[in-house]
Amino acid sequence: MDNRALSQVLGEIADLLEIRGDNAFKIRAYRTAAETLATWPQAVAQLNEPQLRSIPGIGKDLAARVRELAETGTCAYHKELLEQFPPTILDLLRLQGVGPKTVAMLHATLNVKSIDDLAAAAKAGKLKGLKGMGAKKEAQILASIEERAKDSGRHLLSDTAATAASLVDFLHVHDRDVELIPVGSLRRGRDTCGDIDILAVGGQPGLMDALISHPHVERVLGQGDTKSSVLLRGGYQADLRLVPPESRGAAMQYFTGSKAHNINVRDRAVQLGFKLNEYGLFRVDDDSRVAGETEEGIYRALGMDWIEPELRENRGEVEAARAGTLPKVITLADLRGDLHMHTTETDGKDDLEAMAQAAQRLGREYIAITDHSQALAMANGLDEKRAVAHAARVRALNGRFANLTLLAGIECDILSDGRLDLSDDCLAQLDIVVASIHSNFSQESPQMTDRILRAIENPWVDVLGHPTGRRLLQRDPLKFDMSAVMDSVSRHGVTLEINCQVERLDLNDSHARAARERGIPLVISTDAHSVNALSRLQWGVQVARRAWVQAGDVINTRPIDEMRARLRRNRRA
DNA sequence: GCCGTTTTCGGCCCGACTGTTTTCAGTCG
Repeated sequence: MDNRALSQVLGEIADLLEIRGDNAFKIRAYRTAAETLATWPQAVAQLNEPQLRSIPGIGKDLAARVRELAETGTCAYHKELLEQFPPTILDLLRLQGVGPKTVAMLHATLNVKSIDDLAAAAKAGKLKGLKGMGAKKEAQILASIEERAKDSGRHLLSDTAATAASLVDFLHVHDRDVELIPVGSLRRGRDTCGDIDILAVGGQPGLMDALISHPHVERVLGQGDTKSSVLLRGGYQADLRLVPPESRGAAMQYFTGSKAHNINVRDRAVQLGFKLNEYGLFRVDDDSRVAGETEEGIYRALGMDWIEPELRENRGEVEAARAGTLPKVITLADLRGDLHMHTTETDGKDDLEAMAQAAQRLGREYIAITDHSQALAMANGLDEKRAVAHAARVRALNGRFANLTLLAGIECDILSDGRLDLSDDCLAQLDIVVASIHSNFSQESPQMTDRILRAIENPWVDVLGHPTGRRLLQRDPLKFDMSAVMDSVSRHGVTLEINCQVERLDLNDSHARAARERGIPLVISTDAHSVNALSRLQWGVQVARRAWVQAGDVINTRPIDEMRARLRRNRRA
C-alpha cells in the first residue's frame, strides 16, 4: 500500500467518525495523521512500529492501524464503520455547504446514502422543512451537486501522476525492460485528469495480465492483446497500450493529444499528402512510412518544430511550430526562490527554522515567510504587533543559512470591502505582502471586482495570492471581472501568483497566459504549510508551461536583488 | 487518539458567516 492509499483510509475513518458524531479530537488525530502520511517522504508501509511512532501525530493505535493496513490491505475499524454507513455517503461531505451533521441527519431521516439520493430528495422538495433546512439551503445543495457533476470522474494532476507512477513501478516489476510512458492529459500537465493512459513500448502481451493483477484494480473494463482498460480504486480508469518500437513516436503523439491539437496536426499532414495515425506518418500515394519512431521525426516531416506536450491544446502552437516561433517555456530549474509559505507562527506545521533549513536543502536562494493575518482567526493569524515581531525573527535568521536569504512578508487577508486586514504602516515595514481572499467567497461579481480592485490600490500590496480562489473539484472560482483586475495590476505593478497547492493551481493556464501577454509579472510559489510541501513548485511550473510562460516572465527566476527590484514597493519612481 | 522538564490526565488554534432561528447550529478554513 502506498502512502496515499494509507492516507485515504485514515481520512475516510475521520470522515465516518465525524458523521457518527464521535469525539472531535479523535477525529482530528485521524485527520492530521492522514495529512502527514500523504506527503511523508518514506514509504510508510515499510516502516515498523517504533519507526511509525516516531512520526508526529502517530501513536500506539494509529501505528497499529497502519501496520494492519500494510500487512492485510484493510483495516477492521474502517470496515466496522463502513457497516454503519455506506461508502457512497462520503461523497456527500465533498459538497460545498454540506457537513457531517447534515449528512448524519439526512441519513437518519430520509435514508440518504449517496449524492443521487440527495439530489432526488432536494428536487422533490423534501429537504425544506427538515430541522435547520429551508428553501435557500435546499437550493444551495442542488447548486453544489450540479457543480460537482461537472467534475465527476476527474482527479487532481498530482494524484493522477502519483497513481500513474505507482502503476509504472508495478508493471516494471513484471517486465524490467519495457519502456512505459504516461501520455494523455497527464503528459500535457492539465490541472485535472480524466484517466491514465500508459504506453508500453516493446512490451509483451503478458504485461496485460500483470496490469489486471494490480491490487488496486476494482474492475476490468476490457482486455485485449494490445489494449486493456481497468478501473482502479479511487475511480481512476487506466488504459495500457502495447506499442511496437517503430511506432513509439506516433503513439506518443497520438495518445498525448489533445484531440484539438491532433486534428490540426493531421489536417497539416493531409495537406502535405500524408496520413498520420498512431502507427506512424505515411505517404498517401504508396503507403510508405515517413516517420513514426520519434515525435520529433513526425513534426519535422510536417515542417514543424517539436512541440512541448503542455502546449498541445490547439491554442496557436501548431502555427508557431511551423513559423519556428514556439516559446522556450520555463522549467523547474529556472526557479531560484519561493515567495509564499507558512510556519507554526500561524497554521503551518513546521517552524521557521525547519522551513528555512528545508528550503536551503532544496537549493532555494531565497524564501519569503508569509504567515496569515489576524482575520484568519482559526489559523491564529497575526495582528500588527505579532506581524512585526515575527518579521524581526525572520530577518534575524539571515546569515544562519548559507546561500539562503529570508524575506519577512505576510499573506494579508483582503476583507469583504477590499480593505486590507493590517494597517499600511504595518505592511510598509515588511519585505513583501501577498494579499489574498479567504472569506465571503459568494459575493456577486460587481462587489467582488470592487473588493479586489480596492485591495490592488493599496500601495503595499506586491502580489495577489491565489487570485481566483478556486479549489479544484470542490469550489468554483470567485466571480469577478478578470480583465478589469488585470488592467489594474498591470497599472500598479502588482505581481500575480501561480499558487502551487495542488487543489488550487491558481492562476490557471489560460489566465496565466493572458497575464503574460499583457506583460504582467508572475510569481510561482508553493504556499507551503509544511516542509514537505516546499517541493511542490513543479505543479505551478506545469501550469506556467501550459501558459507559454518563459523564465523571464516570472520574478522568482531572478537573483534576489533583481527579484526585489521588481516588487511593487521597490518600483516606485 | 495524541501528547507531555507543569507527563499517565486533561488538555487539544477558534472566529466569521449563513441560514435558520428568536439565541443558535452548522460549515468553512
